[in-house]
Amino acid sequence: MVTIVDVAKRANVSTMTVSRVINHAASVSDATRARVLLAMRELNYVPNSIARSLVSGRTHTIGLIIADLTNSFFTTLARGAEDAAHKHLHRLVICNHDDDIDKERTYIEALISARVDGLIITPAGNDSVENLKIIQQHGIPFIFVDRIVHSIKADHVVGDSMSGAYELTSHLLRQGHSHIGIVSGPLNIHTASERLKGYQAALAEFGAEVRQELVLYMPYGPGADTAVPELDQQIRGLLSQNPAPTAIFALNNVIAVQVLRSLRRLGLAVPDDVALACFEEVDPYELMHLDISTAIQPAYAFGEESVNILFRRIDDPDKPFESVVLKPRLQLWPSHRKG
Amino acid sequence: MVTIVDVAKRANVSTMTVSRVINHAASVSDATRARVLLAMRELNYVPNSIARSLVSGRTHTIGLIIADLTNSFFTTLARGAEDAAHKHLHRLVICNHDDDIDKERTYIEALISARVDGLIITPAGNDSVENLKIIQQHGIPFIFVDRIVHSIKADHVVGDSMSGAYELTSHLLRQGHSHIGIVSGPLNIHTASERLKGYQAALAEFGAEVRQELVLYMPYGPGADTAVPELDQQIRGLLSQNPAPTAIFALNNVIAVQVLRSLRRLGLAVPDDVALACFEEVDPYELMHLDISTAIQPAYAFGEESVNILFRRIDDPDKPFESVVLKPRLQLWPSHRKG
DNA sequence: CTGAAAGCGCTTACAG
DNA sequence: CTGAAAGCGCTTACAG
Repeated sequence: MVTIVDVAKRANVSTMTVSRVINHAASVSDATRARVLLAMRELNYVPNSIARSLVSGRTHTIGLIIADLTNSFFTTLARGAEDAAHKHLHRLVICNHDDDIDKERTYIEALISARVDGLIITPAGNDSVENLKIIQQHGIPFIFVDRIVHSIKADHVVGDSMSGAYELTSHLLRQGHSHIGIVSGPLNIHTASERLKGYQAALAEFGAEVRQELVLYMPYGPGADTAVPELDQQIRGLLSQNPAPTAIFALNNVIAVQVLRSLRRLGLAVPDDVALACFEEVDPYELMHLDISTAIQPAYAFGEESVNILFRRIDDPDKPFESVVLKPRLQLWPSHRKG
Repeated sequence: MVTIVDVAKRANVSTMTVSRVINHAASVSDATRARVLLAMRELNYVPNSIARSLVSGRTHTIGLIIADLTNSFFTTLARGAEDAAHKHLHRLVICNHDDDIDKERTYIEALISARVDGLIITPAGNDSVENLKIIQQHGIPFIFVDRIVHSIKADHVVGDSMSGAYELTSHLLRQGHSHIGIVSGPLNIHTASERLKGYQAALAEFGAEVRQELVLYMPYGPGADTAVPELDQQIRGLLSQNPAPTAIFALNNVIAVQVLRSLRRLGLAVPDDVALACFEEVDPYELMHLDISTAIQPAYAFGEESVNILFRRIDDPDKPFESVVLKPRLQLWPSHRKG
């Protein structure tokens, strides 16, 4: 590999001068600069950012730890973060923990080891506390996105899960569904517990009964694979309660797809046999005229905003924490149908 | 930050011994190892991988340059690559060039500068040659995924675009559509030209006329945004040819969505007014009973295989090039409908 | 405007 | 089994 020494020799200057040219320092004469630039081009020199980082202490890299790289909510979020990081001339390293605390820890340590300038994280759950403390101990600026962990104070960009769930549930109730099943995720995940609260609040508000037997839980993370095969049975059980629910609220897009598939296997049509509502966008629904009410979150803005706030934090480590709560856009069946 | 020197002092050994413990070298007595491990834990030491990379010359990082981080084909591919890289104890840095040659170049230089151990790339197009040569000049092992550039020889994992397009077109012809429009991408992109060839081959085989006026081109990359508004007009023009096409073949999932939206704005139903076929998966179609014939590529395997081949290349730089061609799975309407 | 010296935090030989 | 020396490719002070 060509190094700064090779360039310096060819241009007949010190490595210091080459370094100045690379870093666009003002104090280099035009003639010298031209000679150095020529040498760089002739040798096809690309600065070694590893060496630069070691001495400067900055890597121009941001770590992004999300739950799942195949979930469109997170990839759109990642895209927003990527674009924003690019504007700040930083690179993004994306990792996904699959809601697995151990995997999360591995990635956090890898990113600390890589000396990222900052970290954006969707924590795997409330048990992430110990992992998050490691980040704090190393003094690395970080921000929560999508999910928070209450016992750790930090900047965060989250959705308004509670009110979104409240609105979706209210909508179903107004449609005449007085018994609504819910397929939730683990309650130690912030968004799951908030959405369950929103669901319960709406039921209470409408004077509808909150029935524990209408609440199903789907595990995320390591145990999730085994849960899917059991889902048909659970959904069947849910729908055979007395009185039976006529609608189901799926906590997010992944769960919604699982529920849809299950209903299909059970020979039930949406929304004729069972109405469905869910959080987060399942991409081409608007095209499909499928009658599902959804609370669509501005995923791109989640990523973009987090990066911007993170850079403000890096610039000023002692400023008060920022809390951004982004409202979901509601798409309520049958209103979206007329389009 | 805690360094190896701090650990060495606390454990009363040399930095060399600490290094040996970190790297699981055999030749350390159990007592010494225990003392070092204790010191590391007490000080919350995380090795600085920047420094390690500078001296070892390896970063344990693979660069993945894809077209678009929000296209499900590429994110699934990225997920396959991520999982495979993880098994090899490597990290993945994902970048997207948005089919923009300049952006591609920026990222290639950034990854060379970061001294990645290898590179997986979906080239932006045939004009990527100069960018790819930079990679070669620096002796960085790389592999093409999804698209190749003919003038550069390298390992590659691609789909069988030609035969997939041939099959989709043949299917439409067998359904009685003797005039089929096609919405293609730029022909300097490998997959686009291959798919167009497959379409033409099928028409020729069936004795159908290849009509240039039934071929539409949508730009990718920097010019793409302006093309979408014009699409309605172009589609309208396409469908008013004489004789008019009764089916449209969209070159990929992104184009398919644009075409669907356009048809909808024009008040045309799929497949009653116009039949539609496309390449690559538009996620929840199987759920929607939407009658689109698709050639679904094994995106996860694209990513997984590329990483595996790349590591073989890193281990043995002089072995002959590997060429993996993955067949798409055909989902032909109305056959998928009975499910 | 330019350069010599020191050092970032590790590992690679080389000794013993 | 353990360590002293040198160096990876840069940049940060400090001089002039």
